[in-house]
Amino acid sequence: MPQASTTADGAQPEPSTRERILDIALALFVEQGYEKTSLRDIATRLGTTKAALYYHFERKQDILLELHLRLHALGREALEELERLDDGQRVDAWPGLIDRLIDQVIANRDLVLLHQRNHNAVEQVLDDERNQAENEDAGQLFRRILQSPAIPLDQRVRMMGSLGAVVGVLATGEGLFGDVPIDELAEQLRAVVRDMLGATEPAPSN
Amino acid sequence: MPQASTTADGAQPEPSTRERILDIALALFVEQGYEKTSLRDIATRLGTTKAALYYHFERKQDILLELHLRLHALGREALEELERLDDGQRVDAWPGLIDRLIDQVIANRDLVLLHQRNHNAVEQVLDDERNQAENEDAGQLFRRILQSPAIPLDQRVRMMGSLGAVVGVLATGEGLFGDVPIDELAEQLRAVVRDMLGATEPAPSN
DNA sequence: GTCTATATAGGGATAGAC
DNA sequence: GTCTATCCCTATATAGAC
Repeated sequence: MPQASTTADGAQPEPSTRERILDIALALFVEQGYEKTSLRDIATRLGTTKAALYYHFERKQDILLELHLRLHALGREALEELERLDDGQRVDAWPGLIDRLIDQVIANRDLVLLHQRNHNAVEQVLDDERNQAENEDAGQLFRRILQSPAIPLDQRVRMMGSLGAVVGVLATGEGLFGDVPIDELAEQLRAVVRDMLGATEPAPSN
Repeated sequence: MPQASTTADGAQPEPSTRERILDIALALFVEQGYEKTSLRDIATRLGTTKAALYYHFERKQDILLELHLRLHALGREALEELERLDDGQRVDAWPGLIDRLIDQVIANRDLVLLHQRNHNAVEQVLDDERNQAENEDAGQLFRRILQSPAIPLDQRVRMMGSLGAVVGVLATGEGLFGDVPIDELAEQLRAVVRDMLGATEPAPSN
């Protein structure tokens, strides 16, 4: 979705150099970590040199930032939708959101892994950006919503717990379910999440 | 447990320099990341110099490794207990293990955060060790158990999902529940996990 | 057990030719 | 848009005095 890589006639154009850099960087950042990945590593795999990268990105940070923003974009509509509701409705909307999240995590597992395996690096880059422009990150927005004391603790734990379960099964548990067709895995996971979220009566309206 | 830091009369001896290094390193590794933390950072906070650290640890890696081994030790008895059972019994034993896990994560949140925020660094250090001695890591052992095709997929997903929920709520969701007494949070979490794990009939014996 | 001084390597980043 | 060459810095790690 961030990459409109189809032309009008549906043919696959070769990806721009910039795009190839991002692909390679994503793979390396996930498997080696951001800090351990040098620009030389990326350049070599691209078949070019360090200096060439600087035409496309001013700093190494910017590569990580752009990748993070793609994850950010994925959660954005969901968070905005959530923000328009008030607390009671947020609880009710949650199961639907998790349901969509499952598909998104499956389709973008690498971006999720990038985020959780390079938590500190991402955080540091975001801090740098925030010092210049006071933009709000998706993570902060998300936390603010889940922190709300207006939502019963029981529900908050279930909301965060369901999120942990989804990420745990689909991202962290990589290889654990490698033999299972992804659709079947998703189906099982949805059942588990339903049990987590539906096991209490609907939130009282008062 | 690696640290027998109580004397016969119960008084608190001052922690050894080695122990202080580990404490400081743990804090820094969690908050800045392993790679971004230089030996100078650790030495400064300790009030000494870089070179002094090399008396206590041969390499920077070894500090991370020792911290990781403490997490390793925590899960060890549980894993060994699990290994002695056969597949059907493993499913039945799971709820009890998760219950103990909740207490352990609470008591050692920093070690858990160290592990998940420095996933790649830990993995690389372990690989180095494995190339010399062919010892099996707790993580590998754990995966091998959860991968078993003899356990129904439904159960495997619930097992991994419960683990993700616990870690998600107690570690990742740091700050989210900062206002909540930890005992109350644990109680709520146990309820959620019960709903996840108990929502199916016991596994059939054939 | 801790220090100063140093060896050595590799990183990110820039200048300027092509 | 990509190259070569280079600058500069910081990191780990070691040597050897105290």
